[in-house]
Amino acid sequence: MLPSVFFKSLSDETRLHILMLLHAHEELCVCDITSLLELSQPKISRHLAQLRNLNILQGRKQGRWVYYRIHPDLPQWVRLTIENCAEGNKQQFSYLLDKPVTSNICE
Amino acid sequence: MLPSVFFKSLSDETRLHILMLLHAHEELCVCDITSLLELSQPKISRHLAQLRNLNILQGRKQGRWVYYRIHPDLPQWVRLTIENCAEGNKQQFSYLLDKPVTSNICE
DNA sequence: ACATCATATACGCCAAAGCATATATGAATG
DNA sequence: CATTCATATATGCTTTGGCGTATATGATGT
Repeated sequence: MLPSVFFKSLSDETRLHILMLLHAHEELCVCDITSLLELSQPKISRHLAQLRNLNILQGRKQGRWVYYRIHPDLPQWVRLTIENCAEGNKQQFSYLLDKPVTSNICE
Repeated sequence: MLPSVFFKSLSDETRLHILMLLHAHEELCVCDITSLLELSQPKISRHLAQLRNLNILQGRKQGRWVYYRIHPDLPQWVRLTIENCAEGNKQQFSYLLDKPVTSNICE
């Protein structure tokens, strides 16, 4: 994982928020993320695809749903960066992370 | 310092290399950086200006030279991110960081 | 089989960002 | 004060990247 490429992934607000959500919630399906971030489905889907192609996220298909999580095999410095960003910006992200996962359709 | 903005700074190879150099060398002038990275002077100067405008770097003018260092007042999570990236990618950056600072003109 | 739902992709557009080249600024030096 | 040296900025160009809209895919349920 080239550092500059990884950092570029974090440089977009949508992707960063997706990562912060998955850092807090372990696993979420696309419709969860879409409703938590209040963004359009294609937009979320495109960013998820980018992160998946870089092996930053892992997708698991189950019926109609696809569940995403942070890829378990990420190098440690990458995991630390995500953790560190989440910890250092709790306040900034709280409005996102405190939301309940409303779309219980998926669970 | 908005996380996405900071990460965007690290998403460009030139800027990332500048930061890795300054993480290793404390303080360098523009001509040092230019010769270490073997890139054009305007290119280096533009990226330095970006990093300076975001208060990621601090510049100190001394005679004809301008010395740059990582800004001493960065939030801790930002410093940790830089440190963490440097530590986690030593090998990747060694070809840069092992170079002697040849342009002793500046010292 | 058909309709529906969750997700993914294609397309065309627009804005952001990087680059090379040329030029400006401002300090030191003769 | 004219020149040189270190650095900064302006200009025009090209590439990259994000977006909305429309459409495809593929599973589920009727």
